[in-house]
Amino acid sequence: MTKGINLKRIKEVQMLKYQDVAEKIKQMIYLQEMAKDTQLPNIEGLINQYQVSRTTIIKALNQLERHGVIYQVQGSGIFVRQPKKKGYLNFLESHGFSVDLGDLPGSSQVFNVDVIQPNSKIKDHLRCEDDEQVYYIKRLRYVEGEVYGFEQSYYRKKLVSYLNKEIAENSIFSYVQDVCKISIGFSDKYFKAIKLDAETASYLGLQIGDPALCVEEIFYTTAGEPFDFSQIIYHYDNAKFYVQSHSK
Amino acid sequence: MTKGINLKRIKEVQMLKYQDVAEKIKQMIYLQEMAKDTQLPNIEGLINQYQVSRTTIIKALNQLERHGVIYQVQGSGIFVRQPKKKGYLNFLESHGFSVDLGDLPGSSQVFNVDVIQPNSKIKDHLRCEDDEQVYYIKRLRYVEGEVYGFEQSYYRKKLVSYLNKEIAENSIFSYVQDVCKISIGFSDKYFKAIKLDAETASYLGLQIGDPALCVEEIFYTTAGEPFDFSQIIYHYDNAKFYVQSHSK
DNA sequence: GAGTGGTCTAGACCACAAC
DNA sequence: TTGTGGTCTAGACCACTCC
Repeated sequence: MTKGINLKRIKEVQMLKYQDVAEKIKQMIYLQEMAKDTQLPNIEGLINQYQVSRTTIIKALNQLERHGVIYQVQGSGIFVRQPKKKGYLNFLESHGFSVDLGDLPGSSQVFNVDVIQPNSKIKDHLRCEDDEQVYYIKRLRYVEGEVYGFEQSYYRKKLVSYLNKEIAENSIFSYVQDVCKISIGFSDKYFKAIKLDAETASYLGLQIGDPALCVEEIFYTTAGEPFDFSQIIYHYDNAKFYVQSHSK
Repeated sequence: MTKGINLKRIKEVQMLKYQDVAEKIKQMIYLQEMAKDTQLPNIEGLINQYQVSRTTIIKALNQLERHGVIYQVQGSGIFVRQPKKKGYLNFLESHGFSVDLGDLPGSSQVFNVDVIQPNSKIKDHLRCEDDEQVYYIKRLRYVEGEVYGFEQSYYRKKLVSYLNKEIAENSIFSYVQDVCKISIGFSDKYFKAIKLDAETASYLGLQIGDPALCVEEIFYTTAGEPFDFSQIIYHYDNAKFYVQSHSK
């Protein structure tokens, strides 16, 4: 739903050729259900097909390569990389940046949406002014009906001036982009395995001392201002992630 | 040591302008210890400074942006992103792809280097032929003297024809690149939190049931052939990671 | 409006792979 | 040798920010 709005917005505002071409090539791969290692038309062919310059095609291909959709072999050709691994979440796109998480149905149980004075850790991460306030949201997140994480997030009121339970039950990020007109630039994520404490264990339906993946993330606007700090404790049995990287 | 050889090799074989420029800009930032959000010269300035075309500068800047070194704000300028977070390992560069992990001293205790017939899981991940053999390496990895992970890796003998304990005590990846002339293209990583079993717990000096981060990774050559499958169980207290991503 | 980053183009030339 | 991806250039024009 929110995704539909978002795509539309992008198309109306701007339609960069290389993004357009990248999207079309991706669709070609997925709609035709091409097997991995299937060879795509060569660059010359793609130039004719999409009527853009060589450079634009290459830019689109490089983006697809970085996103794990294809791989290019100099002197040889362009190939399909692999089908999406089921049951695993794309770690890099697990909050913002999503082109299409799409397939998995997610939901949230919201416990509170409060305006508070941040403690020093949060203040530091969000680079808050001394008297600045932040929204504090606590929620349980589900994927396909299974609990997969307990999240505590902080949004700078200065940048996200309003939030409520309903918004938090859906996608805060879509709201932040579409309504607050904040454009998301980049993020830092820190993570490690931990032992669950009593409170979090009860939220996740697990035992004290059970393992969990703890992820702290800071999201920045395109202008380089931090606007969101979140800590998510993931259920060790339900939450699995993947990352695809590329040397280029 | 191995890093020195590697850099030299790159310089002798090829010296792409945009990589060169990216490296120089990075050096400028680190050597001058620029604080985060410090503004860099504008593109026109960089063009004059490095005497390359606008496109080449932009390509270098985009690479640095993707690697988390800088961020660019349209209409405003180019800024330093952040100092490296100490004590955390770059998750994406934690095996191959490293430009400079550099600072932290690591070592390995090797238990065995054997040639074996892979089981079906390994065979599948590495896309082995029916009768193909693989090297099986089991080692404990240390960072700054602390145990940080227990690793079991499998290399296709077809691609990595020889391995021994000495190589495994240093960097297998440097050896694979420099001696076997395999160029690393991309990788898939899958990870989640787990409970330690008895064997792994004893290797890591922990208790059964303690938490751990379990990462499985497959590395591919630039030609798209898988050559290494590894499973690493990380010590939950010693191993911490970070990932920087970018929406572009 | 001036300054700054971002896209797009056409085309020359290079590097690698497969035959 | 031929085909294929990759780099690099000069320059036009667009989009955004800040004064």
